[in-house]
Amino acid sequence: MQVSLQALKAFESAARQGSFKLAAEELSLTPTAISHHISNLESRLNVDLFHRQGRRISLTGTGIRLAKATSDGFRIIDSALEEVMKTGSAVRVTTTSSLAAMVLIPSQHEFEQANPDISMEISTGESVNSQSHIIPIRFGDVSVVEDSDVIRYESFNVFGAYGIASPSWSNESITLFTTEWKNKSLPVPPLAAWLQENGLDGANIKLKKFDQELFGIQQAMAEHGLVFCSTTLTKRLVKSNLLQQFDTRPVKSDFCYYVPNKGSYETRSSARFLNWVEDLLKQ
Amino acid sequence: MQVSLQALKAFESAARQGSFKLAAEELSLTPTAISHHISNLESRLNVDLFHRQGRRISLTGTGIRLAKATSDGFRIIDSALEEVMKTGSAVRVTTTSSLAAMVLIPSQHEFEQANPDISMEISTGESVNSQSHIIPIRFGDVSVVEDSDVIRYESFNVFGAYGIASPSWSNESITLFTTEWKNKSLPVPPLAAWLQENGLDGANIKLKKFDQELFGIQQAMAEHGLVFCSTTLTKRLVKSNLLQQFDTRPVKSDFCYYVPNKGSYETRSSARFLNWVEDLLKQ
DNA sequence: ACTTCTAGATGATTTTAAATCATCTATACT
DNA sequence: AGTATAGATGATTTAAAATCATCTAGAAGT
Repeated sequence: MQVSLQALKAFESAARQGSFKLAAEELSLTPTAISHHISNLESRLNVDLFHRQGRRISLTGTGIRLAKATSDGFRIIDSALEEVMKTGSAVRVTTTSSLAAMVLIPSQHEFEQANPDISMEISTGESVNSQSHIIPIRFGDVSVVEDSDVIRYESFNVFGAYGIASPSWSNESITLFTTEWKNKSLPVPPLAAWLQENGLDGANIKLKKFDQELFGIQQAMAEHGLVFCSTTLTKRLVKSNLLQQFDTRPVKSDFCYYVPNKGSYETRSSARFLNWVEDLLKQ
Repeated sequence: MQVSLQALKAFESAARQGSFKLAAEELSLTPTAISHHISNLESRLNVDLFHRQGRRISLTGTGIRLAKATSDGFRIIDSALEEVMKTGSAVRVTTTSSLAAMVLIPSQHEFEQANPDISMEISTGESVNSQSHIIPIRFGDVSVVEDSDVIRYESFNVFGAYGIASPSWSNESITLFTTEWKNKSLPVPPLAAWLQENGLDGANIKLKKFDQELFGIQQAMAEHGLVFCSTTLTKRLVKSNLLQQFDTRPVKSDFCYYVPNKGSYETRSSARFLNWVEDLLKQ
């Protein structure tokens, strides 16, 4: 190379700030280093870049032109670097309220403990969606999702608030919270299959529907009731004795959690997050 | 600084060429250096920039984004550097055909000998004019020019082809070549003042006019005739015995050579050229 | 399938560039 | 005038970057 890039960086800063001293501070160097860089630059280019009026300096015409280019050039590079650095040190996830509130947010700290160099940002809602480098975890119909994008095939079961007695399924009248998604193109929760799997007819079951699983689960906990919902969301609550399972058998569903174009997330932090979240949801 | 600019340069080249080996050649380094730079960059940014498939490499998504920014940024900087380097290593001058042909071009070699690091480009004609960093040397009316821009106040005299006898000014019929500039706002050559200064009435002098001094001078040499013209153009020819002076006295004129906004040429090569050309025209 | 060749990775060592220190000059400010 | 500040200059130290030697894996040729 003809001229040193560090010298150009020093020049850019000095030109922008009109002072070698300030440039030195900005770049964490001594003013001497800036002076050396700039005079080196001037002699290599064979032009004056600054007028020296004793201790006061000002750009020459050539200096002005070069300063414009170096500022523009470095600004482009620096802002890209900043962006890349962000993608390296943080992983941004957006997902459903239910998964966020019941699974991801409670485990956020654990992820950051295990990966101290990666910070994790979780968001919900549509607005943030589909910005590149934000990883969406969606809940959807298995039949319209690429197999390789799936991170969890969903099963359903009935759960109850901790401490309540196991209901006698055939005799008494039972209220069961369940979900009816706002998005009508989604399948309905596999309650019929679950009843069949467990040899019940469901005649004595009254349903109360919420538009997010989260609400049904919370309601069950609050009212010591029962909820028919996905097993992924409840696993943690069962483990921590806020919710309990009965002797019913879970059923598979047409639902899954998936990351669209999962294969395209190739940064180290994305890869580590995806492995981690798959382990988290597994089993 | 967070990341080394040289590493970015190495990355930029490798990304553009798709090969560490080629990048190494481009930057006159070993492939090892490129490899070190890029892995250093990757670990600092905490992202992968290249996929390594054995001996084949390809950019990751992040790599592509960064490569775009670095290419753009470095291209802007490099092209400005190239431009600045040109202004440092060459001086471009544009002037009248006469000054170019009779003074500047014959002395061009001498300037480049004295300033081996500066090359000199001479052009004539209007088209090239007023591009920044091209120095125009104009011929004009003293009264409309800033004093500080003048590099030579012009005098006029009569010159003859070398070897001819001194004319007897009062007795014989004399043909004198002179100039009538196309640009009518210029003064006329100070022939009347010259006649007065030399105590002549000019009744026996026939004038033949050219629109550039150059032509009158060449005609005089070709036809062993006489020419009334500026002393700057003829000095060199007199010194080399292609033209001769007589015992006539020169007269001052309203003409001068000047460089518009002379003070604004602040590059080293411009400054050296301007000093040199002023010395060249002086006396 | 086997060798050979090439691109790149890795770690130790050397070389070069860059930063600093000490000293000096000019000028702006009390 | 005297002091304080910004920058210049040259010698020295320090740290970064290049190289060398060695190794690995995939591609190409037989």
